[in-house]
Amino acid sequence: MAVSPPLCARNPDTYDGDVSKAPEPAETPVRNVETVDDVLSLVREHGGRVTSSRRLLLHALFDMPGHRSAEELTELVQAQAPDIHLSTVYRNLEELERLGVVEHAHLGHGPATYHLSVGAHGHFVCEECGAMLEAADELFAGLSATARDRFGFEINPHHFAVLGRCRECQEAAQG
Amino acid sequence: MAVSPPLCARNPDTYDGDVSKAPEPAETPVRNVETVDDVLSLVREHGGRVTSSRRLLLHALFDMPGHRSAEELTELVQAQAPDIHLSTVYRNLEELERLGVVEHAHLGHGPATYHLSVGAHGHFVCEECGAMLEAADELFAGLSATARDRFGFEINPHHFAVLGRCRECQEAAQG
DNA sequence: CACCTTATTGCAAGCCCCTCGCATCTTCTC
DNA sequence: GAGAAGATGCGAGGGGCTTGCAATAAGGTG
Repeated sequence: MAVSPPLCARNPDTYDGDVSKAPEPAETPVRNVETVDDVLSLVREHGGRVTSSRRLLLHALFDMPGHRSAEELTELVQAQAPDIHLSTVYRNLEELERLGVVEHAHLGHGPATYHLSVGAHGHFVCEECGAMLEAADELFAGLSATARDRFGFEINPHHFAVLGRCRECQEAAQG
Repeated sequence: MAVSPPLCARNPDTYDGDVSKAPEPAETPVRNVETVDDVLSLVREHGGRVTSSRRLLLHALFDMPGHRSAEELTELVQAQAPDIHLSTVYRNLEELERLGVVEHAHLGHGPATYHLSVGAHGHFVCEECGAMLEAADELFAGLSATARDRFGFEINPHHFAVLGRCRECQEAAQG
């Protein structure tokens, strides 16, 4: 029976799919990067160059914070410079993520959303209606401690949302 | 500036991407469905038909439990009946999910994994090496209570894994 | 069993979300 | 202002599903 190994082949407890997709996390602890120019300096320190697409992307991230997909960010950037390509935005987001300035989060089955690392937080997302609640890190303190005590596992509550049912959808289901 | 709305357009707190991708959850509370035949009866009760692809898929799920992608399940099924198509497997998984017999989980950026609902559990997955730990529901009791108290939000800890760093990768990073 | 209705399937095409190779620019340095 | 290296546009490609459609097969019915 020529069957490919299950996703947990290497080890019964391993997921073989890509897990992170994120570039290596910040090599250097991030200093005070509070403005577009701070980030551009950081980019240069790491051998990167200051380009207009980089600058425009950073403006989009700084000036209109929120949870935005790469495509939305591309549209914002293209409003200023129509030639900037989606793939360039992806590559720049990747670079910024490597520098620890940007993070992405998965809030559901749709595209990933990107945002500045500063002020990152966890999310509760309703499986039914998509309602999203932002969750301060302290809400995960208990789970964090449990995972650490039980498994030595350090959770990152920002990367994947916690799904479930929001109050409204529960009530709707009952009524 | 003709820019598409951000992913949280409907409402500042809403994620517009597909969230669940799962069919409606079980219409009927699942009775004792402990065997392939139990499930097939359930399928018939709901107007579905008993087909060989259905039966083979269920055997794959029952006989070789674990976390398997649709593609892996297809290979298992094809070992018995080579003509069964990937799309058929997806459609059957969807149907079984609607009946509450099967669930899928996202353990990282790779394909979703499918498994019987019975004995479903949460997961901690290492962003670095993919190590996966299965987490009993009780580990989420605290987070569950917090989310309920604070937001009236009922979490489903099974659907998306909690990512983070496993003990080994933390130690490797330090040493 | 023959017949009919409706569910299911195989196949191919398509879609979404990225990712990559490559030839062509830009930046930055000297 | 030249040269080296990084960045970009463009188009193709890939993984993971999803869908339309015509062909097939289940489960009644008589």
